[in-house]
Amino acid sequence: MERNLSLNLHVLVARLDRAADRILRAEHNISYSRFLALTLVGELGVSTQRALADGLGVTEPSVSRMTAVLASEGLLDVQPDPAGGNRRRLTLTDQGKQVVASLRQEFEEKLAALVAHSGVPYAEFAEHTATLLATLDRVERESTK
Amino acid sequence: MERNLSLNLHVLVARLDRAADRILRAEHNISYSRFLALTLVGELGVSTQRALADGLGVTEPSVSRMTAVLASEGLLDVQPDPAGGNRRRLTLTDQGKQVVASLRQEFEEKLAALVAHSGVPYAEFAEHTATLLATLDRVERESTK
DNA sequence: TCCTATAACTTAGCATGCTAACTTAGCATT
DNA sequence: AATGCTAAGTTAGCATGCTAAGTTATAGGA
Repeated sequence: MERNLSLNLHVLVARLDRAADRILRAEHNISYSRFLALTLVGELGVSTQRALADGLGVTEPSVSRMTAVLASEGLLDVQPDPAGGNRRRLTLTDQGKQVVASLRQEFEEKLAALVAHSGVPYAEFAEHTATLLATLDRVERESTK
Repeated sequence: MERNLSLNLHVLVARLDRAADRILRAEHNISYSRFLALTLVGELGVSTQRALADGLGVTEPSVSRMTAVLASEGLLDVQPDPAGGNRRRLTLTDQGKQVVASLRQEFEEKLAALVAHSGVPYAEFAEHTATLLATLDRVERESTK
């Protein structure tokens, strides 16, 4: 059997994540997971832990711990949602905003460079990836309801 | 900022991995990581821990622990390489072979069904993924040497 | 022959996934 | 107003990633 799509996708992302992690740890003293969480809150307007879990593709308990850590490091502000309900309202602190702003496009550009170097058409691959994610999302949502 | 390729790829794989893990745990009582390790040894002929780490996109310490666990569960045979050197020769036990054989194409087929359902052309996406992985591999190898 | 270099592997300890089970806050029905 | 439903969040404990540092086995040169 040859290496198949599921294995290749898994390994590609594992290696990209590790590369990103090393750069972030060395240059900015933050992990890639934490950086992604801050980016979703700061750039994509995610404002509850439940939404952050969905956006990151992880479970609520993972996010619960992550937000606690980010808050204790002074990067994220976690407050009861003033609109009520058992929710937290997530916002970046000034320090958190600085981190996100300084790294804003760094990884996307590095990845774009890799893609260009490989000869794979960026726009098409990005669209395929987004489509697959949306489809998976829909399928999972339908099977739960 | 919109969701970008690096985030979408990361999240797509996180969700695929979790889905795979749940199926395997429920139906076969094994984690996806362990299953991938067994598959590489059994189907792709990987025979040392170092090669397994490369094949999985993880580090040697991760594999060292994984092989110990798989050996203790009776799925993998880990022996000093008779050809010498500080190496282990990895082979599947009969039980390990059974696991791999029974699951051989299950995930690839489920993923193929998802891809078909999404309308993304499978062959092209698979080729792009393989190309990106090969390119990343080359780039990393060059920067180390 | 002995010394050193190198590659493979291991150990220790931390970070961050997960599941299962529990708690909390508001809402809706009566 | 009391009851119970639902969604969001938390806690406990385990699995598996990582880095840093140490160990082991062979090979190659002095």
